[in-house]
Amino acid sequence: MFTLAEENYLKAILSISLNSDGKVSTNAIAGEIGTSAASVSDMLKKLQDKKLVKYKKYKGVSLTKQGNSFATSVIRKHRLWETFLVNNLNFDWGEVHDLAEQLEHIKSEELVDRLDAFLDCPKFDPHGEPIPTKDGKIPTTNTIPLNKLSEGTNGKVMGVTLDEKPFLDYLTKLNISIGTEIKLLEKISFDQSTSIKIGNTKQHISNDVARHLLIKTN
Amino acid sequence: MFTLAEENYLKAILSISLNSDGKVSTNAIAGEIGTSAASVSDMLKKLQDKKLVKYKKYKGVSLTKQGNSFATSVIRKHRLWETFLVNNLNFDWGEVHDLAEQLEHIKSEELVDRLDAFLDCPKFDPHGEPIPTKDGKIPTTNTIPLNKLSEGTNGKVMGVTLDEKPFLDYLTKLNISIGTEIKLLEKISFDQSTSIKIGNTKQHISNDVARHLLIKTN
DNA sequence: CTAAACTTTTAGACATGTCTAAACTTTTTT
DNA sequence: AAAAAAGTTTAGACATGTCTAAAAGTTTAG
Repeated sequence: MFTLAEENYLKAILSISLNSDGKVSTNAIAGEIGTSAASVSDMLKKLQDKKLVKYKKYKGVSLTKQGNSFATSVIRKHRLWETFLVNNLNFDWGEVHDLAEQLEHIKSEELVDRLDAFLDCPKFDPHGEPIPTKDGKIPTTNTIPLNKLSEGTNGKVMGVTLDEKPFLDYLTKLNISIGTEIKLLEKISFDQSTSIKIGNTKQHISNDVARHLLIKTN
Repeated sequence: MFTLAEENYLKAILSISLNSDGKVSTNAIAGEIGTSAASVSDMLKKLQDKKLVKYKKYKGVSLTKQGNSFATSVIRKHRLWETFLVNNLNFDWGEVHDLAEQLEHIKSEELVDRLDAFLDCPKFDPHGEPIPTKDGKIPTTNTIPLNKLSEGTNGKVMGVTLDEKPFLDYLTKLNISIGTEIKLLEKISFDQSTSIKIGNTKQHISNDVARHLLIKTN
């Protein structure tokens, strides 16, 4: 059984390695968790001793099979709880992250399985992010981040890849949610910002927003 | 905000003081929590500093208004989660205690309120124990422990006052659950055991079982 | 290819909550 | 009202996970 801190480290390492490749750096983990690089170094040694990560001093870290499997299960729990909070307790999609961060650490295989069944085995959470199955498989989608689309393309928002309230509130303000139809009108090369059409209104959004919107082209 | 350990101490002190009166002893708390008397002493000093308990060395402890209010809210959360687990996730009433012990520490007023609404503001949990309201009021019942009934009395099981799997499994084996009609046939003065009628079968149970069964007489 | 900049690790400290052993109070027994 | 037993507290230690400051390793720029 793992401590809360260990679970958070494993989850952070998995999150980072999904959005990059190769070894994960100490600093990246410190940034993700909001702690110092020194603390990360200490913890990596402990995780190494427990065979959860492969770690070479100064060379970064990667998850072992066991570490990956556990981290995936934490993400599964997180996304199932978010689904419950939005679908059943009527929370807004921007309000559930912090709660799910707590709930994901509840220790019980049985609970997760029953929650999954109660929710009808959802494949995606309220942010459109895939929910790993019990055996660790992650549903795939043929979606592309909005910033990689070419001008003139039409598509539908299938998910977001950032679960932070300010971002989600901003999307709500722009009238963007899962399922929204979008057309990419123009890309500005200077700052990679883009003009898009949502319904009948034109909006201009930064690259930071665009890259976190997953689009399925029509 | 309180730490997990503090929350458990406050809850333990409330539990003990509900089943006895006067000050709560260090040893009683140690027994309830499963720790040493020394650890309890240490913690009582900290809770005293935070104005959550009134504590005089060697003289036992009692909750302040603030401490009582918080401990009650933990019990509220515990019982609401047990209700959810049994009603919605189809857990058996003997399986939910340990899970609720974890879930009761999730920090969010909003979550509890929404869970309460989702469950239709239940007054009693799956064990028939009263669920404190948001403002700390505890629903009352006119029930009596089975061991206090006189011979020949008929009644209905309204609740149990012990939330432990072996006990609950035993009740299930005896065909006793919330709502079961019971008649007290005979009390043996030697060991305070009792003969009871459940449906058409006669059973003999110990005082330890009888005192944890709350009965509403017909 | 060396110096500066950046990243990472070590060293030493601290807070929390736990423990055991020993000392101290209180209660019970005789 | 001692003496014995029971209950409680203190002292000192330890594990976990965190921090800052300083040292050491790695990268990058000129």
